[in-house]
Amino acid sequence: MKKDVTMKDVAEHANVSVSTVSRVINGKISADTPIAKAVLKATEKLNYRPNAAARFMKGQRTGTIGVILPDIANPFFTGIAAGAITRAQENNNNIIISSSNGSIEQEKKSLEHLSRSVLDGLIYCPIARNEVFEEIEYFKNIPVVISYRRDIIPSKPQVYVDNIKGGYIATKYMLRLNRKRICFLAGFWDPPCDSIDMLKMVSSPEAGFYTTLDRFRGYLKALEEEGIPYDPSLVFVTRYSHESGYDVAKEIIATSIDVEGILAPNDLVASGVIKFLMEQGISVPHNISVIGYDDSLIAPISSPSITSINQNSKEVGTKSVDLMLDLLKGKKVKDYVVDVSLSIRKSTSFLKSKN
Amino acid sequence: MKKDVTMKDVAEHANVSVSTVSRVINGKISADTPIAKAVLKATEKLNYRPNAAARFMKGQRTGTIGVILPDIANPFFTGIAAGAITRAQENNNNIIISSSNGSIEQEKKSLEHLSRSVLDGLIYCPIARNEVFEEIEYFKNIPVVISYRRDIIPSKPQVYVDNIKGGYIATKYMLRLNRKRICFLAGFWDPPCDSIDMLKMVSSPEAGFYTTLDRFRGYLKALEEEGIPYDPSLVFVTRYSHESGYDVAKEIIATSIDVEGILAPNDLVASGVIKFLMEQGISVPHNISVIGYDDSLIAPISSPSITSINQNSKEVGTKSVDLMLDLLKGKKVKDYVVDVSLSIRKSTSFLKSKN
DNA sequence: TAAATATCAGCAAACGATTTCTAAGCACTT
DNA sequence: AAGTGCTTAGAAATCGTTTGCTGATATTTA
Repeated sequence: MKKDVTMKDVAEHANVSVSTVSRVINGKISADTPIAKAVLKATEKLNYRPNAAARFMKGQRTGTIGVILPDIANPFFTGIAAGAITRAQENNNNIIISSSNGSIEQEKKSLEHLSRSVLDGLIYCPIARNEVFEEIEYFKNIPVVISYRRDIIPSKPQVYVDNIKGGYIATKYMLRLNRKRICFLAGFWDPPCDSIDMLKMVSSPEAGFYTTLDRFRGYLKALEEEGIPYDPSLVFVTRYSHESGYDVAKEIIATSIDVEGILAPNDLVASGVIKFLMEQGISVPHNISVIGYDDSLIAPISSPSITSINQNSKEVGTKSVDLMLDLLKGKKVKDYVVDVSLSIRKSTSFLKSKN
Repeated sequence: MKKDVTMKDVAEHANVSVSTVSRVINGKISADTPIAKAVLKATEKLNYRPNAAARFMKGQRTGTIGVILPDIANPFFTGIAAGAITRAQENNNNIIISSSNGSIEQEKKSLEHLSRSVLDGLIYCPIARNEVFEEIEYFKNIPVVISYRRDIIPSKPQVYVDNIKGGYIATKYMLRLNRKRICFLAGFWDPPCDSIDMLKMVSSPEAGFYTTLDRFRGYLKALEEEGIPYDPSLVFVTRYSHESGYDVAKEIIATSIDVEGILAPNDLVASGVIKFLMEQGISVPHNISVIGYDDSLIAPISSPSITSINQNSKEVGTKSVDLMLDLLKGKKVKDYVVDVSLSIRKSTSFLKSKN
């Protein structure tokens, strides 16, 4: 097995010492001196690439930023990843991604692994609060940006989506369409139980970080502004899948409560809801309007196409890298809140007063 | 800034030498001896984590496998990634992912970057043949598995999808539905031109690696078996997006040739095709049947739901890691071909003989 | 009991880079 | 012409880990 070419090889080839080679490579000798030219020619010829591990050991930057995601199969998170990669590459940095495939145990393994790695900084999208993260010394020595969740790890800069506004503008839009009986589907990765007292969860500070709760806060705010009392029987718990949406729609119809609109926690759930309603001959948008979340690929493709909250997941990624690059330069940074918007399509329509 | 805790710290704390600590950690001293117990207790107490960079410098394994993907926003590739992560974690290895966001330039940068990193091995899903890869010494010193493409880098083990069979079974199924006039939509990341002489491309050996060409080979084989002559006017070039599908359907209808079935290069294109046809009042599946590719999330969600070729992208990922782990153990490995299957849904139906 | 062998922990040399230190070389001043 | 200051490049130390070597101790054998 042929060895990698090292600085020593370059030095011998250029008839200088290794220290000189190092200095040329790091730009401490201006490139137009004859000695630098000779060295650069040798690196070129031998196809020399510096060894990142050795550099890292001397406390140098490696140009590598780690990203930990909860689930690489989820388009929201791959959006973050794509944004991060784009921005990092624009700045000649590289991203390495570790995914925990939805499990907190795997997330801890990812943390353990990256803590032995050669990172300049870490962009961390945590599934949940996590003692492993807090006790790893390595992560106290490199800059960390928390993405996607807010207020989950204290004292770290964070980039998150304005989910309160998301819930708010979706609800507001429903109300503008004259739809007052609005189901709120509370999305959970792992539902704690079948029915939940959302009001209680919202007021308990410990639970402050669930994105679902933020959306619910927005929902409450919009109702309040219009003077509509909150009706707990309009809240249903769901997971984030198409099937889950189908099932919860069945459940809603089975209760035979009056429903004019449904807010889904993502587009997959929305499409499952729509599928069940259509099968039952309930027209979407005319009888019941549906709003999704994520504004993903499937929103424009479904029929009817789905009105959805756009979360700008790519922007979460790019902004996280921006913050990271600033931190690496030693600058102070501020939290960044990514704005949301409503993409209006065919799954929502004005409700004429019922006969 | 507090320093990371090193072996030296552990050694001092346990009153032994660093070499002893190293041996305990690497299991060269059995864990039940008193000295080992003392060392382990110290590592525990001090929260010691070995430094991967230092280990790597001594030629040790780091437990890290790199994966280079063309596009992290594409569900097919994130399927590969998810499979790879799952299998790697089962074996206490970790995956780091680098995505080139579809550009060959970025792919080269990813290669450059990972070639300075601390990998035990590389799983490489190349966009195209690539001189950078071949000239990096580092990749000659570590095991490499080529995924998703076949025969693009000689002499490396590979894991790829049986696209010939994919094209074949899709076409066969169309024929069984009595549909003989089958459009083949040739998917390209970056279409070389508007219309293409597929027969010429297939016979030119240089082009052997395009997945689209393999699917076309399967298409030809199925036609031939049924004695149906190949009609080049049934081939259309397309990209991989929903819009591209919509546009190509428009183009097909504009030519007013007789079409009974359409084979799309992925589900997005299929859904775009269906959208246009439905808008024109052309019934899918009755007038024209459509088969997609990928069997992705959107296939069951679309209406009508899309009959699609399932590529098992997760299996590409898991098998790639299996091969890699064998290579790391020094075993010989064989190429692995991932099987495909047809998921039948509502976008295809039997064609009654036309009046 | 003494000699031969096995076991084991510590010393020190790597691994490939960066960086401090050092000494040589040079131009200038007086 | 000797002393001063400055630049420059090489020698050597260093980062945290692994490992061959060594000498000391423990165990076995005659």
